[in-house]
Amino acid sequence: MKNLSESKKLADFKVGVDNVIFSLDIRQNRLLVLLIKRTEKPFENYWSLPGTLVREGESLEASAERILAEKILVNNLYLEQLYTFGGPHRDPREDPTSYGDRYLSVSYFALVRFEDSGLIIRDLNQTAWHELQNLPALAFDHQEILNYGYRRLRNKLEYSPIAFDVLPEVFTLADLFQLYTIVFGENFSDYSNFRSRLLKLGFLKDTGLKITKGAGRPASLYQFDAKAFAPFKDKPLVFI
Amino acid sequence: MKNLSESKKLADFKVGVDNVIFSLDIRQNRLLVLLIKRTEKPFENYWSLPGTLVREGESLEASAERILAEKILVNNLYLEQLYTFGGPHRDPREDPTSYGDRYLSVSYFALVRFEDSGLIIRDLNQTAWHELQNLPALAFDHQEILNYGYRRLRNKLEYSPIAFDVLPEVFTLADLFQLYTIVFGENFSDYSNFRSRLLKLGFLKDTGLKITKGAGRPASLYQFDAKAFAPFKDKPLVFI
DNA sequence: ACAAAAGTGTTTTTTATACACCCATGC
DNA sequence: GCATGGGTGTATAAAAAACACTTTTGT
Repeated sequence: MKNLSESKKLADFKVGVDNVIFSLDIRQNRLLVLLIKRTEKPFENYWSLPGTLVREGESLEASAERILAEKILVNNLYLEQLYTFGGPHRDPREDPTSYGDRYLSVSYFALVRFEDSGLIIRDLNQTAWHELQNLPALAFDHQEILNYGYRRLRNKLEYSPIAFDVLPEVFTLADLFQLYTIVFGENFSDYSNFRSRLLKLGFLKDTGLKITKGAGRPASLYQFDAKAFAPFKDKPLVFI
Repeated sequence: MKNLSESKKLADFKVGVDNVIFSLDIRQNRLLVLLIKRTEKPFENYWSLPGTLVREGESLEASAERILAEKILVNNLYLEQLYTFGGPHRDPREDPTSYGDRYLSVSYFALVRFEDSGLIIRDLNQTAWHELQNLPALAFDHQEILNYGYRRLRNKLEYSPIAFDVLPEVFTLADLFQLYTIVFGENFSDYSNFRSRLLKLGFLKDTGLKITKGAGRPASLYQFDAKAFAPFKDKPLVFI
């Protein structure tokens, strides 16, 4: 940033934050995104990413957290900045002739625990989880932002332990495998190889507890050990 | 983004773009960053990342390109968005009591070809390449932005063919190896394994030409074949 | 007893790592 | 002819991939 003695006029910005909030419903095999139905023009009645304008004294991340807190009751989540979309003419409210305000959107990516994230239904049918496979047309350039978020989701799952931010405290290896399968598709990996690879790495601690789900042998419950994971930070491809 | 009927006041933003511009000087084994000496308060006489405020009708990326064009004459480069820094109080010009304008900085990451990037010296000693190993104190939060850019540089080099945006049209495998060595340090890999791995992948085309540098056997000149690289997009760890 | 789900082991193929060695040139 | 940098090959270790098989439960 620098002070300017330039001739050309500077753009005036309204800065907003838009969230791509994913949730993995392991029981029902669904990857979900949280969408809000718009009640005003432009794009009235279109679905959109939940967003807000940034307030005085509020950091961008605090703004993203506020959006989450207003829409869902969630305790366990992963949140990080995604990308900033700020080209001219991305919002029809900008007057194309008079060069009025520009709308800049800093997008954030979030992954929340599904079982643990009750919707705050202020207005019925206005806030809803949508399956990624079956999305309505989105307002503004939100589909582009969402695509960006989906790419980030897959990258993060490959390289970072964000799955454990969103799984219960204890979980079975089948749960973990299931989570990865939802995002990366069937046969993204052989289950038994997935097992032995992860267990050999040593950051999944067997709690000794077992859980029985209907028929079949009871599954061991594991716990993520953040300390034991530390050496794998910045190392490529631990999970897949 | 949504229209608001909220009680709290919104922040007003000035939006700037700051560039982390890297250059790899293979001949002299140096990784360089372009810095600008500030001539005004605050942080007068501190070095800073080159930046600008966004103009009317100008996209963020166009803004980043304009910074580059104003500082250096360069034809070959890689450019992408890095991160957005927008918390309150990151610029001392913000009045902490009155909640005046906030300074939001969208940072961009660039890698340029060193031999090909003459500095536009408008004001002597105000624009200069600095060795990453030996940096002065930077203005604002620019050291943090730079750290972010350095991380991105290493990531990109590992996973993407950005080295070829910045190498000459034809180059030797020693040049390529040298480039990676500057960023990842001595013995980041065995040279002969690096050779055979990359050649086996098949996206480096032998031009048949040779080059002699002083004593020793002449080296083959290779060319990057973008089409042959396509299958490796999104595949992890092609280069290291 | 048998289906279902969890968990183990084995075999084969591929890739990584560490070197030793040969080749072509300038001086 | 020998130092210098370029280039090839090989032997070993490690990891990935495929898949057969055993264990423990509910019904």
